[in-house]
Amino acid sequence: MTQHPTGNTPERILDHAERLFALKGFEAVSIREITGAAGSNLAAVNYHFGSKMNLYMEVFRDRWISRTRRIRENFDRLLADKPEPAISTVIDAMARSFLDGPLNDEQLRHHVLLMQGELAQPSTALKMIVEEVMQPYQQQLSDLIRPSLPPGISEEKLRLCILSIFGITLYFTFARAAISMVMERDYDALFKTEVIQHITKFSLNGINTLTEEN
Amino acid sequence: MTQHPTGNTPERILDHAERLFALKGFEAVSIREITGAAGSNLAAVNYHFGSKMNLYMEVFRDRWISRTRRIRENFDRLLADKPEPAISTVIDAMARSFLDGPLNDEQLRHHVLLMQGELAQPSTALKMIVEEVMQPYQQQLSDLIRPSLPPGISEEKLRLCILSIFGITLYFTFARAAISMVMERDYDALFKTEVIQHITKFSLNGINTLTEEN
DNA sequence: GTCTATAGCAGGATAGAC
DNA sequence: GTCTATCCTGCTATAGAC
Repeated sequence: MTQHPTGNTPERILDHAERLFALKGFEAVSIREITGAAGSNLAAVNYHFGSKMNLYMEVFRDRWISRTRRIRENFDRLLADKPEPAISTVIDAMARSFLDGPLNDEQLRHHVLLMQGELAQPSTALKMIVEEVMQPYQQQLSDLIRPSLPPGISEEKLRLCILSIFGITLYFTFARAAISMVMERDYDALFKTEVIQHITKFSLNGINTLTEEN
Repeated sequence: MTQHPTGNTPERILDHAERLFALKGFEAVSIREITGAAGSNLAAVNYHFGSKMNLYMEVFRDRWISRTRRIRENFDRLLADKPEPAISTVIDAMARSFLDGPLNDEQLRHHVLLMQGELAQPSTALKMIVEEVMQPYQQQLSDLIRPSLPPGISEEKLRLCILSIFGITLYFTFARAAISMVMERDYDALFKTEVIQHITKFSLNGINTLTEEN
């Protein structure tokens, strides 16, 4: 028996499937690689999940969605005692809950890579991501920010700003290797804190576009 | 003979390889699919390019790099008669040369998807992308913007801003399907012009972070 | 629930005729 | 330079013993 210390077989398979799908993409990962890493038998994926594609979907359903839930809860907690928060407070909570929130470095990286993979090459999981995560969160952010804006700002313009903040955040996470090369420094803890500060300030100014125009 | 109207065999293979690698990723595309689309024989890829991986690299060397050259030339032309352009002029030229420049919609989409794929899952091509494109362009942008900044702004902070503009631009191109769903509208020509305007304004404000601080 | 064994197929690559 | 035919490897998925 090659039982590993933590978790039963399906859990261990999900762990390694999440990591490998994130780092290499769906097609580039084989069932052999996943079960090998999980220390389980080759047939385990098909027994427990039915197919490779079902396993991939289960990674999103079971792991990815619950991670976003933890991030959202952290976000809500940061704004819990502020009924009408300033825009800067909202952006700060957004960035902090995501980049410096409940997920550790590796989890965040895998989380973003999985999402980014779906955004670039959509499969069945995209619908889930958009409907269960992106749309509700967009709506919440829009509702939080709008009271601080002058009247008449179009919903579309506000949403483009919110999407942009996600875009930057994603980019600084999934393009880590290239950014490290361009910046000519390691993507270490210190750099990460600088990136977080940058994203917050840059985005806050960016969203102020809305209050300036007209 | 299944000779197609335009180009000889290697050219046609490069055409379809670029499109398919961009849309589906390296691993998800088979040589059979590429040669089938190009109307050439299965053995043609290995005869003309040696291997699938060499073909992928050649897509970057022959197509991707030359597309970036056209974008850079367009960028330079937009700033040709301005020896010390304002920051807003630089950003505008950046966004315009990229999003509304020499590449048509489909070319731009494939261009960005190829790049984004390498950034997320680096292969041998990343080094080429960073050294031949990202680093020189970063340097040029930094040199163009710096004269308009108060003294003492760190090179690092400026570079983070420039990277962020790329990040947003990439995001709005590669995540097209998801953005279309979140915005609840088609990603048509009208929407694209709105996105370009948004990116320009958002980024300009974002980069003004640098002049405000301290 | 876990294992071995294998079916059945698709993939990259190559040899050799033309 | 293009074609067919084929090799061989690796893949997903499943059947069936334990």
